[in-house]
Amino acid sequence: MRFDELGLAPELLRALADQGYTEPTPIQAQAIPVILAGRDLMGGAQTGTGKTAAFTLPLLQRILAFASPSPSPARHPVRVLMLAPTRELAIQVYESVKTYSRHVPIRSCCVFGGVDIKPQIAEIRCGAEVLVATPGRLLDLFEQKCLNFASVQALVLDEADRMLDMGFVPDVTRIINLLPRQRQSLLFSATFSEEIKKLADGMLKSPVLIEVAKRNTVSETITHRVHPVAAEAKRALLVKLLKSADFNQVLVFTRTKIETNRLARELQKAGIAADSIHGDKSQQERLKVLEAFKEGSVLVLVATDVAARGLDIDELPHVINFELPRTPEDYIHRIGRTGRAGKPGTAISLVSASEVEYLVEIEKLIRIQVEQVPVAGFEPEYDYTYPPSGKRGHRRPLPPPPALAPLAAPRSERMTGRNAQREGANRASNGRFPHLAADGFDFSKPYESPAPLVAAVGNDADRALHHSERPHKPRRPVAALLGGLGRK
DNA sequence: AAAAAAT
Repeated sequence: MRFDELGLAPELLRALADQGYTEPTPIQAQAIPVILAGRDLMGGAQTGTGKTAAFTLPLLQRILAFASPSPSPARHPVRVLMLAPTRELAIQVYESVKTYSRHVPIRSCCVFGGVDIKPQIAEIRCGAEVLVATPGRLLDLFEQKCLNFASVQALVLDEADRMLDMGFVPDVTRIINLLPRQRQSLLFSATFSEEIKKLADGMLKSPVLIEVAKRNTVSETITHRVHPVAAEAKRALLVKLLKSADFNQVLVFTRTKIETNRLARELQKAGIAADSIHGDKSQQERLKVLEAFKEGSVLVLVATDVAARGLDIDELPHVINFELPRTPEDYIHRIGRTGRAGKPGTAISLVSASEVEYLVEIEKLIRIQVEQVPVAGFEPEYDYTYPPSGKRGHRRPLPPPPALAPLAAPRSERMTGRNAQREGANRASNGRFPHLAADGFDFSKPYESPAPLVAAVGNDADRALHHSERPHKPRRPVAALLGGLGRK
């Protein structure tokens, strides 16, 4: 399959050729014809598979059919709106739009918070067919009457499951309700929880579902590894790992902004070229640090989940989870920063006893049992393996030192002693995930997160049921918001 | 119980 078989305009093919691209990735080959045909689309694909170009190219082509050569702003109304969950991601999408539109008379513009709004107002006044934005600033500009959505023909939600989760839903819903009902809607993400899928269905008209690789899977070029370690020993272990020859450029994730700062400082003290990025830093600082990391003057970037999604860092070999993320989906996004475009990558997680439950959820979601490798001198006091009872998050104190050896031994060896007990369970899960099968997990069905991101979606009967199950908990007002979500 | 996104 080649790009020139997809019916794209010569000018777009030329822009692709400028980048050295001749063959579409699977998501591009499947999504481009669907988008050209004007259909709604839900696109699930692993990170690093060319999602951005998959929607940018055909949307540019659709605008092209009506493009105006006139310089008047009135003749360049917003036709395509692209929303992203972080400012850096919006910039990245915008750069892609710029790249592919270089040979066509289409204007584009990018707006996001954290920077002076005036230049953005000036730019919008000049007119742009493609507008890339983060939700807050877009609404700000709308309230200042700088924007008119009347001519929007297509909406793209990049990282759609994030755009539709609790924190974003109010803003995104407001924006959607400002757009013309008659429009094309495209949703893209590497992960779609069942809850988000339901919510998304409400805003799509007979959508085409494209799942290139299976939903909620990770790149096969990534090697996963867990180092069990006591929480107090994590920093020392991280320093040791980073100082070992195996590492050069590394992205390290923590769970809080404060820990991000503290850890970066500690690494600097240890003589490691580290810096941190999180949402409390100024936008200028965020971009500067990211740039330093991309060009290589910063070798270790310590980040919150602000950097978990979409960021395309060239040939990043390693991601380390200093702390596991709260939701298993975020693990997929975090480690998706490595192993991009078929290149190899390693994803290492430092897991303490309190995080074992997160690990179990992650292993279920990605359907991989991650190898656990204790590091000499950092062996934890607890055994992190799953006990025969199958009870999650169980931890038991290990016998004194001599018994540390079995913990360090390969997992398979430890398993053998329990084989008899687990035979039945093993068969149920093809023998691949004995501890999960023992827990009653069905591998023939898609995984459903036990903690709904959205409290209640669906018809009144569903809601009533949900309500009666948990009379003690007040329902969140999400249902009210959903009522207005682009229902036709 | 956290991070992101407007000021």
